[in-house]
Amino acid sequence: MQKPLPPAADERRLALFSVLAQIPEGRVCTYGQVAELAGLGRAARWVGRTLSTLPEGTHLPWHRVIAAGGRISLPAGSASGSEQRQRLAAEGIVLHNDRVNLRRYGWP
DNA sequence: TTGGTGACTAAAT
DNA sequence: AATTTAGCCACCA
Repeated sequence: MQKPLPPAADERRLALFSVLAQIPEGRVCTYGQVAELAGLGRAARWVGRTLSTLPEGTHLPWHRVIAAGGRISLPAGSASGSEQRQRLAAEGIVLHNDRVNLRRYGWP
């Protein structure tokens, strides 16, 4: 007997990547928003966990995904955290007290 | 199967 | 504003 059903993890990842690729440069999106746009419901945690498994050389704009309220989940001291802040700044996103103004940079 | 965990979120204190 | 509580989804020992 074959397995009942292969894990749909790849499809979910593809859905996530699809949404991720749609985030325009200079804009940001929250984990929860990305999850919902990808049709994953309230899988905000899963989104974060999935992004953590991305290869280093990925071309996906993972840095445009931040936490609710414009907060940045990654520690400022970590390699990924500083890289994220650097990339956001490079796109013209100004951080105020380590936070992003979602009214201004939020997407959609 | 169960319990612990994480780049989460919203509401309550 | 900061901390706690509870809910959420998927992964792993």
